[in-house]
Amino acid sequence: MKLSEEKHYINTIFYKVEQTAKYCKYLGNQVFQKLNMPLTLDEFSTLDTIKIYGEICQRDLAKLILKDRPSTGRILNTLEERGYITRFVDTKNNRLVRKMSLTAEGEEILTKATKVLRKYVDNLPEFMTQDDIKQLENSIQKFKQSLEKEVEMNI
Amino acid sequence: MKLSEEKHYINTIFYKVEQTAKYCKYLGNQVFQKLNMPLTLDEFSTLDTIKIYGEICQRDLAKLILKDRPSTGRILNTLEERGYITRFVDTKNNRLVRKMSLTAEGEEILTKATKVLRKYVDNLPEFMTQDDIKQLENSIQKFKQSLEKEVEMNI
DNA sequence: ATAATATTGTTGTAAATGCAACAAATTAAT
DNA sequence: ATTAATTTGTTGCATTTACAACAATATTAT
Repeated sequence: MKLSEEKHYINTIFYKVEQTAKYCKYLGNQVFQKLNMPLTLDEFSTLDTIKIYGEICQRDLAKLILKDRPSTGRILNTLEERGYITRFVDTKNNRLVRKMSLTAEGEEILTKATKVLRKYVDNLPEFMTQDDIKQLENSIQKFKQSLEKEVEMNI
Repeated sequence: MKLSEEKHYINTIFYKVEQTAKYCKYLGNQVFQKLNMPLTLDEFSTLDTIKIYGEICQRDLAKLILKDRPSTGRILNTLEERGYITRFVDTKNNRLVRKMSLTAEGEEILTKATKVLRKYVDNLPEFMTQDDIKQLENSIQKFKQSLEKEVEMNI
């Protein structure tokens, strides 16, 4: 890469990652709308993450779903209001924390949404080969770990 | 990758790209604050993009800086108020469009900001090898092109 | 010729995000 | 023992973002 190109933001890897992430986010939201999903993408990924990790505190969940603590609390409020999760107080390292777990309705809607989504994804035209995806995952993992040393995530 | 892992959002490549992009964005803003930059990251990348592409219309600029048209217009308003750009009406495909160009002050602040930033980047500890970066760029390029076929960017 | 469609930019508004401040409780420091 | 610092979650607010609607103009369709 020539120096003259290198020095412009638009040619940096930072720009390319952010651009690709925007595509991911827009595509995800568009698909959720097109499929008339009963959940938003954020709600889906939150339920899905709770499903994997079981009972974790809100802050740990926030780190996983890539939101800050206020946003996470608000998402959980709406999921709780709609009866998809229940919240309760527990302790972690001798500290009071709020944890949550999926209700039967939460499990049900998550399963339903997952099925609809899977059907859509399976019918997409050829996307990338498994090798290409693996390669991208390795590269981006390395990059992310480099960033982690420098960035302060205040969550 | 096992099917049981594959089906959770947090294990998808979409999640990993979005996570890495957040790191990029936070790190960028943190560095700009730490260095007491005279511009925000958004303002810098806007000026930098105008510098490369010269006189382009707002919509084309919007696509480049990854903002929608209203956001782009507002960023340009503040840059114009501060005297870093001038705006004028021109035509593109027989249509009236607003284009912009850097003023002397705009050139100056961009050069100054670029220098400060370059000095910081050059003094960072070893980040990734050029080969690793090249590999990541290739992988993410392929991924982005796949997404482009599916996503509708309403800019 | 008239109507429908498309492009560009602006305005307005609802939603999401970022962030500082706070409360409550625990741990560490002096 | 008292103070200081830390962790977790909430509240409030300013900023940013997303998106629909509009105005102005040009192109296309009928």
